[in-house]
Amino acid sequence: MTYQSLKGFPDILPDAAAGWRRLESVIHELARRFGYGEIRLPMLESTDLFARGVGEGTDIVGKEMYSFLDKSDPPESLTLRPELTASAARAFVQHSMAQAQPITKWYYIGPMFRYEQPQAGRFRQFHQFGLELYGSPNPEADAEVIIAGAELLRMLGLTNYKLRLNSIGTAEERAAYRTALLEYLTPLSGDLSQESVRRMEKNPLRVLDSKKAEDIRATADAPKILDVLQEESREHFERVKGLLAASGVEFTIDHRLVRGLDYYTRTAFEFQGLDLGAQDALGGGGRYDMLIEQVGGKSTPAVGFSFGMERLLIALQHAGLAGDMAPEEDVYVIGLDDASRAWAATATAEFRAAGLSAECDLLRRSMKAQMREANRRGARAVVIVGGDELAGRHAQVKDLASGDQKAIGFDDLLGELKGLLARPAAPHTVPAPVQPDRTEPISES
RNA sequence: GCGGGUAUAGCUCAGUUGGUUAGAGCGCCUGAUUGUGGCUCAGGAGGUCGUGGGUUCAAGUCCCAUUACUCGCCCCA
Repeated sequence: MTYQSLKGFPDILPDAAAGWRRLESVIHELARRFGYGEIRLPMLESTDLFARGVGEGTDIVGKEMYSFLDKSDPPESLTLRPELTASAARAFVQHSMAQAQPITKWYYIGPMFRYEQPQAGRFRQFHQFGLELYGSPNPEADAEVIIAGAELLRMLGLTNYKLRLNSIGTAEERAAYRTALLEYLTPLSGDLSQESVRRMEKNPLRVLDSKKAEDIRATADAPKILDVLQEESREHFERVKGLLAASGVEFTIDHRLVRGLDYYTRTAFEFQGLDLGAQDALGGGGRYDMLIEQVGGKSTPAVGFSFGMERLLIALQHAGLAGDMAPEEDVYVIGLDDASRAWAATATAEFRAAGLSAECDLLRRSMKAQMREANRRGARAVVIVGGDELAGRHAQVKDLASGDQKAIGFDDLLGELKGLLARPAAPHTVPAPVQPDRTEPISES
């Protein structure tokens, strides 16, 4: 009986982790440029927070949460966070951020949990990066967040995506639209897919979002939410579009874009990957002016987005930008006999303390095996010590790139290594000392 | 929750109409004269063929179940 990680809970091994770290460093850099501070929030929150924050009617709350009762008396229902906007809003209220400063800008990176069937680009434990901007009701804030999303993709080198943009209005406007849409859809329900008929009762706007051909056909002439927006929302949306255009961010207006979470108002957007599978949303977000109040704070406008990190990684792979990280090491220390091995171990520790990446053999293997290992690890230099060297208090230092080797006294070793590492690797990396007896058929006269 | 596909060595995969000790490439280990890597060559280790039943003289191969993975539906990042 062997154990296996849970379905949808993948391990990330060092080779893959390298890609994650690259992505994370781009994210931190983006956040630095845009002035967002990192928040690290708990994995667990009260189930009620998500129920109220994300929305009772959403699938996330309805069927995808990892919820359980804890050991307290009476037991409390807790939930592994399925997203972070609600938690961040909770933290914003709890720490009275609105009193401390007029604008708060936060970002987060971390695992989220949703009980779903795993498939391409979707896991039960997955990772999101998100921004939250609290305090501004103005279109400049919407634009800043969207531009940050576009900038992230630009920094990563991703171009194969499109930005879809829509406004879903205020709560009142959406309620009005909802009845208008229902009026249009009800006589057509015979033409709709079964799912959409079901959706009509729960959340009619989602019918627009359907991928099914019959639904798309049936809704072709449906009223558009943009047409029912009041002057203020319309103006807001126009300003957002203008600001994006001025920043050179390309987008397409998509009146079918409806976000699945209850807390969104007005601006909604999604960065859609073009060569991903069915799970093609790289990231998405929008404005959520009602959420802070909903989780018990003073009414505060906010905008944000979140990106799926697994999906960004998949997109990078598709674009050939994954780039495997070649193992790179400064120095490998080789000892030939017992005494030399002991020396190698302490020397390795010294080199490490001096800031070099150093490695030595832990298996008491032959010199040949140690050389092979050094090469495999991508070591720049190798330090070799045997009985003679130990007696003479010096070591052979070999530049693995050029093949040059010389004896260096123990006291000068560190300096020699640092000097060697500071020089660029010799351009002719593979000198191939074999086949010296090659005849020269060309240049002879 | 519902459908399709897949499951053989660490990895990627072959495995003929069921028939003897299950293969390849890569990777790993060891050698190719005394203490020197990459290339090449030669050896070697490693698999109860996902698991459990069944059919058969005989199952990696056929049937059933189950689990995992995978791709979709739903929904989302």
